[in-house]
Amino acid sequence: MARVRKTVTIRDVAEEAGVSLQTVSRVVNDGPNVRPQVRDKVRAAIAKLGYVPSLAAQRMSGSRSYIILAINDRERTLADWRDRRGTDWVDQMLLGGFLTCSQHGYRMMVELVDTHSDHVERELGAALSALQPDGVILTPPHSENALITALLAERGIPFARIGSDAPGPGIALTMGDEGAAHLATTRLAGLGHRKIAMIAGPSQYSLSGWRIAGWRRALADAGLSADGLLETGDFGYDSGVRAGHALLDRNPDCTAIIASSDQMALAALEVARARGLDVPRDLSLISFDNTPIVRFTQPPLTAIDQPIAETVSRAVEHLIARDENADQDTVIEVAAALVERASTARAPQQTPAALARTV
Amino acid sequence: MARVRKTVTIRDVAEEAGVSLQTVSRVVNDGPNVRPQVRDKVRAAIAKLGYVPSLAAQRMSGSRSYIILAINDRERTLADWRDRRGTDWVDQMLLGGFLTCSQHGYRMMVELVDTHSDHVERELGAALSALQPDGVILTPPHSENALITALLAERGIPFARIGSDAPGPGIALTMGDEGAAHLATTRLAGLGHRKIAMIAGPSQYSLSGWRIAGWRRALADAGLSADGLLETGDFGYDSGVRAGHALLDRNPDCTAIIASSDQMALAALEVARARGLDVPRDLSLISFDNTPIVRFTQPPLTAIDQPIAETVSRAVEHLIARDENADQDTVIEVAAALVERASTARAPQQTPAALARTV
DNA sequence: ATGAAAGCGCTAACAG
DNA sequence: CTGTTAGCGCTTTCAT
Repeated sequence: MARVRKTVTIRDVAEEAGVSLQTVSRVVNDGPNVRPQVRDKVRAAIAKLGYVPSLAAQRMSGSRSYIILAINDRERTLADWRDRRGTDWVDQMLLGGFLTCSQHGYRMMVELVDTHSDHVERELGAALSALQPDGVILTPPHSENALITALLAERGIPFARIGSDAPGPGIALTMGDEGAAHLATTRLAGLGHRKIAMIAGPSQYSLSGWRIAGWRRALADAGLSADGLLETGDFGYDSGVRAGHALLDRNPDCTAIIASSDQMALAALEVARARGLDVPRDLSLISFDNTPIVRFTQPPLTAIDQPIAETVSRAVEHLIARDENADQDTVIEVAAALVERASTARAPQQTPAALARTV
Repeated sequence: MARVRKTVTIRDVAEEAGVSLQTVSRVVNDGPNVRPQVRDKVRAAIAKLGYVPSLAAQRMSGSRSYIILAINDRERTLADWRDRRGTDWVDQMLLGGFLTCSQHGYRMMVELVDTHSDHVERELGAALSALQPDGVILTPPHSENALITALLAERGIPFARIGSDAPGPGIALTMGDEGAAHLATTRLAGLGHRKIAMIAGPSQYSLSGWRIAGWRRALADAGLSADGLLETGDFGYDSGVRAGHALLDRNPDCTAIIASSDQMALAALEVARARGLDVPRDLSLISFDNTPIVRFTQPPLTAIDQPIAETVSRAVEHLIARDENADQDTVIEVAAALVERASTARAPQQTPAALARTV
């Protein structure tokens, strides 16, 4: 009875509308030189038959692939997923990416690529050859990996670098890390804190440096010292524990800590607890990321919210528009915001000794 | 100087190896009828040139597309992402899907499809036409949407139904919801609880019913009554608040609640707090999902962990193996586990009156 | 403004 | 065992 459902091709539409293949193609791609009357007829045929162009065929004929490829760090992403750390970077990326892509008839695909591996080029090259994306989105720490950016540039594939402000090929986007750190630090200074420490991320990430810079600038603005108040972690929990202890060992009078990731902030919270310090009474805490879990910690964490979805969305838009013409050295900045919760409070009353010291 | 980098095609490899296109194709696809000697020569050429087949071209020539498409509920997924509820279903799906796909040279793509929309068929049909996936993974509540399963069956696309045990086309997989609910309930009964309530999910989801069934069976096993102890929510927080209050209003002596989602469990926790009930001293709580946030609530929640990654992985494997031959009525079950945390404890001492009642 | 022809990179179906 | 011949569905030329 029911015949085998054959795929509806452009040929079927052409036949139905009584025009040539080419005309249908023109209509589908909003091409010029089609009389409105013919256009409508073709549109009707498309609707009637439920025709949708095959991505593969479109790609084959040398046109666009309608695919944007987002590259993430394989090791870190898999670890986050397996340990169920609650990191929702990928989710936010998909939120921004999917929606914006679909608005333009594009699809987003995700690829996990090793950072440390010496065969990054092979891995990425294979993905590029197989998928032939129209654009690539690089996330830290890949954004400034010279092997990767060179490969992309060489192949002539437009790409966006999230978390990079370096000049060179590709669209650079940041989430205003320097400003965000400055904002957080200034807020703490405004609460009367004088010893504001920072647990920074690894230097491999440019944004780690920007955050340190913002912190230093805010400290300087407030006439405060940064001496001995900087520790570096790797964004992970364990490194946060180490950094937290080191910081508090060295600065018993430290009353505020900014951590460059939620995991390190969680660690700092635990360190404080272990040392009998109450957050926020004795110690204020601000984290970066604002992943879902920080709303549930005790106390809920004040955090810098990274506008990941919005940033990825912007990246996609530029990629699709093929903004190669855009200034090579322009950096797009989508500013982060501070979300105040219960981990920050006025600095504790200073002891007379401490007061004397600050004079 | 540097010529424009042309894509390496099968033709280049054939030339390099001094064989025909078809032979290269055979080698690439592990086809038969190739002398080891020739095979090695071709392999060498492939390695030398860094050849990777174009997905689009492979698809075009009528063979496989090497794409598995995972379909998720659009509205719910976007809301989860936007509100940053910490739901990591998609992440777990990607974890299982990406890894298993890549082991077989496949890619996983994700598509968000509306449930309520009357144009589900158009939406999904468009995705299928554009992508022409070799297999589709349906997640609840799409898994038992007749419009969707019929469309897939009609187009002859292999698909997996996660969270469905109905017979019919497509591979059915469940995460042992009945057993999981039974396990949770039995555990609570073992802790001395006599009034164990359940906040179920919406009936639109088969798994909601399974969980109720498991709860009922365990109650019966323990000689307990289910009367007035069942409320239904929609998996969301607000519905959990309503259900929690209704439950406790009606059953002041209720000492344990099983919630069919983390969000509803969170709500129940808040309801308990609002009523001056201590968890777990006065009320024990077990949730379904075990998303990252439940480790950070006060107290951390005992939860049923859904093996999403593993289930998706299994689905992918069957899809790729084209297990159409597999028993149409076989249901693959990947059992969930109970993760004990601090929201469960022995039932509170019963009052003499209560004791008398149970006699 | 429209149509015809050529070909994208690959594999299925045949030949040898 | 290996090579040749057709296309897959679409978009480019290039004609008309």
